[in-house]
Amino acid sequence: MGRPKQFDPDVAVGKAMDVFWRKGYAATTPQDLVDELGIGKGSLYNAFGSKHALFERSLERYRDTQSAALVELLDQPGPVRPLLRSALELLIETDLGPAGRRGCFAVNTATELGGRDDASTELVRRMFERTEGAFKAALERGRRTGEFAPDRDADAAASLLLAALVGMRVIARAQGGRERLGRIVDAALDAL
Amino acid sequence: MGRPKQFDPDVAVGKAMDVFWRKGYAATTPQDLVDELGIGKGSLYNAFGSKHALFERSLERYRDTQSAALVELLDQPGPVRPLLRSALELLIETDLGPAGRRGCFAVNTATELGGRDDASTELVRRMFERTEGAFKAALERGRRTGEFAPDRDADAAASLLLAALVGMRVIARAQGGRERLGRIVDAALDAL
DNA sequence: CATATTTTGTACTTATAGGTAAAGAAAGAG
DNA sequence: CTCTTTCTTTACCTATAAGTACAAAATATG
Repeated sequence: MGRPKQFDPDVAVGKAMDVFWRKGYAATTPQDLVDELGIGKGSLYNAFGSKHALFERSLERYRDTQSAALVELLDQPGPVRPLLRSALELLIETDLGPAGRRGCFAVNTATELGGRDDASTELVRRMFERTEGAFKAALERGRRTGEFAPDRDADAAASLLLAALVGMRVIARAQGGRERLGRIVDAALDAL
Repeated sequence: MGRPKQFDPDVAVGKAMDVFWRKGYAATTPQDLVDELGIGKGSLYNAFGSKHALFERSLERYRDTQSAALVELLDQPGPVRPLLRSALELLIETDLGPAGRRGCFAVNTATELGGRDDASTELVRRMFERTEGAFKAALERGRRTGEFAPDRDADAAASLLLAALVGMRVIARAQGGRERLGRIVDAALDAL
């Protein structure tokens, strides 16, 4: 009971995620959020408590959508190499696409708050581990089907893929061109 | 003529670099700078003009010291593979060492200001290009001496090394363990 | 329909960001 | 030893960050 909300909190979190993703935590002001979410400041704080709490929810949303989508893509059946290629190429298109070079929200958060905000750092650490785990599972699958040499260390290769992925997205944010990003994908796949 | 400065601006820029490196641009306040540099606010603004100008000088200092040191290391003569290994392992030790997990100042800046601050973005872009160029030169040298297969694409491998390097430092900031970072180095060198 | 409950809008509030102004101190030039 | 120039200190300034308080509005229940 009581007065119902005039807005959908889930939608609002999605919009907040966009702002934090583009501008980062410190550079995002309550006014930015009010403008972007289209609700009053009172509603904002009543619904989410604090800027930091809303940031955490935004990061969780990112994990549950963007990041999870990548992991799901990698978990698909079929030949592994084209799967890996399309996953990485999708990121290139996303980073160079109309949404602009905002990079990866998790990566941005790692470099802004890593070691300085425990909740965020932990969330990002887990996301990285999960991505690496998905790479490892895909590689082991490919090894069983004979796609990759059986003597290669899947752990090391998965860590390299994670690093390459993370690096790519930083480089995209620093105006790295499509050729350079494409070369990274090619070389990373060649390394397997 | 005129009253001489009570502090060494070069030393001050070095201290400013440390603060910006740890906290990022937006989260660093004039008060932080005053505290860290040990000079008055008047002197600060008299000497450097603005927070942003001091930030740019800090970034240039980073490029001229830290980043240049890496490039120089790679340009040393002798077998290439151990050179690459020690360069990457040095970064691991730095990131896990007493200075703490502050990552790479250039990478942090790319993800905080990339596409939103032209001067910084451009500076970082150039640093990445320069690092990639140093990798490429090393790889070509190694190819000539027979250390690497002559058919491998040095451009692609250099881009991968850059991405791996950048990724490593982000992962370090997100509490990535030494084993994970070591695996990245191993796999990256195996890929050559 | 009176009431308890939740949301909303508006108006505060405190602290700080980012910087400026002005007066006094420390040099070298003449 | 005064004058000019540059630096330092202290005080000040305006705008905004991040949030709180409170009255009015909208429901769901009894």
